[in-house]
Amino acid sequence: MTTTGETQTTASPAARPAGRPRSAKAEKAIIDATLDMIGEGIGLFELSIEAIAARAGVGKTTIYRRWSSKEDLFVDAVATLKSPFPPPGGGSVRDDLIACMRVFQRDANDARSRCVMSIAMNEAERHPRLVGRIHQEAIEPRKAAVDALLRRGIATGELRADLDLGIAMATLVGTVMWYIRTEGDHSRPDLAERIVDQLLAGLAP
Amino acid sequence: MTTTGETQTTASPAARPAGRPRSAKAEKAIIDATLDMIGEGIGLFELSIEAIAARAGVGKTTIYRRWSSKEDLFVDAVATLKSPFPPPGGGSVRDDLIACMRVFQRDANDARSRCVMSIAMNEAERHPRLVGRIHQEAIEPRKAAVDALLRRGIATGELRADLDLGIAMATLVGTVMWYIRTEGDHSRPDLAERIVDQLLAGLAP
DNA sequence: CACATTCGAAACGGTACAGTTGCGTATCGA
DNA sequence: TCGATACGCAACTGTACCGTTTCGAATGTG
Repeated sequence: MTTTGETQTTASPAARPAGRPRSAKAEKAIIDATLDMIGEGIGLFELSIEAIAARAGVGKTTIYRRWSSKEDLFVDAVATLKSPFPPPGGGSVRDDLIACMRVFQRDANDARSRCVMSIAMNEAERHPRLVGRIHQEAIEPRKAAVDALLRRGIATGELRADLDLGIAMATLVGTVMWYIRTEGDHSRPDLAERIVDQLLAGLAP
Repeated sequence: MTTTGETQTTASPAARPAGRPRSAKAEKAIIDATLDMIGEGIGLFELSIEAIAARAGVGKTTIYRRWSSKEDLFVDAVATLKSPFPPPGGGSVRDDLIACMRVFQRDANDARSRCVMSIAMNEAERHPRLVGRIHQEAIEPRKAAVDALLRRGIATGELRADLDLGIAMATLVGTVMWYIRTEGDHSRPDLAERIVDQLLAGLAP
């Protein structure tokens, strides 16, 4: 396909600025190319606008017309990473924890999410707006959910009352992340369950 | 100081190639500059030979005479990161685990170590030799030590016999790493102890 | 149709760095 | 002292990318 018309079905008829509308398809191609290359581990610095334009099949002009800097583009790109977090389920705290861990396991196995997390951890000083967006978009919601889950467990007596919440949080998330980063997961289907059960029961007999 | 003589005390007198010997001081300055900049989070790609030469106070020639590529330099640089790992101590498994965690805590609080770990986790495909060296130099020895410790704990009955070693390893290391990366540590002196005790006892009552 | 705006493509000047070479000096062994 | 090698420094060519501009074609509105 060379050219097929596409528009951005503007709802308000008055806001139409006249002239050829911007191509939503080009915008999507740019953001997809950006996330793809980030997912391949291409550092933020070495990821050039020209490479993005080439991969997306658009001209550099089309990028610069929308974003004035590389970081602006990244911020918008990571904002499209929706954060489907299911765990409100009303089961036991153990079951909900396992559900959370399964989400983390899936994310940790996805190259794109992994690289975004890596950016969040390593580029905070050099790209504060981008990292802030990642926190707001992906990290904080998950953190809040696990925190609420832990508090509920303490309230119901399923978790010990003297739990250090910060350490418990790091234990759950850090174990999944570290395991997959070092062992490689191999998509163990029982991983989340085993981790939660082993942590609940404790390492000692 | 402009110039002060220094030599590389060659033991074997026959192997001396004649001519001015290479400056050990320059070599150290180059490697220090490299590790310093890596420790500041300057990605491998954007870390230029010219910047290293400028920071080390040497000419580019002096670098190219020793290393033919950037990766060769990095490999030698990380190889100088000694891995002081103390934990052979003959106390209880709990005490030895705490000693290990303290080492991990110290490392995770060191920007240089943190960035090297980040390289090991993210650049495996693009810099296999470098990452291999990091594994061999820093990761495997620690991993083996913790593994031996866990096995000893199982043998002595201090740890439950049905422990999943891979998960237990990830739990210990991942918790420290994740905690410090997200909470920032603030050099909590009791962190290692609290983590080990909470993990041994379990999250459930 | 005229008009406005966007599109992809190409070219441009400017900057940064790679990797090499030459220069004058410094430091070794013989 | 002489030859060999290393040193820091500067200059050089070549490449890659930046951010901008120009161009002809495409695509919308009125």
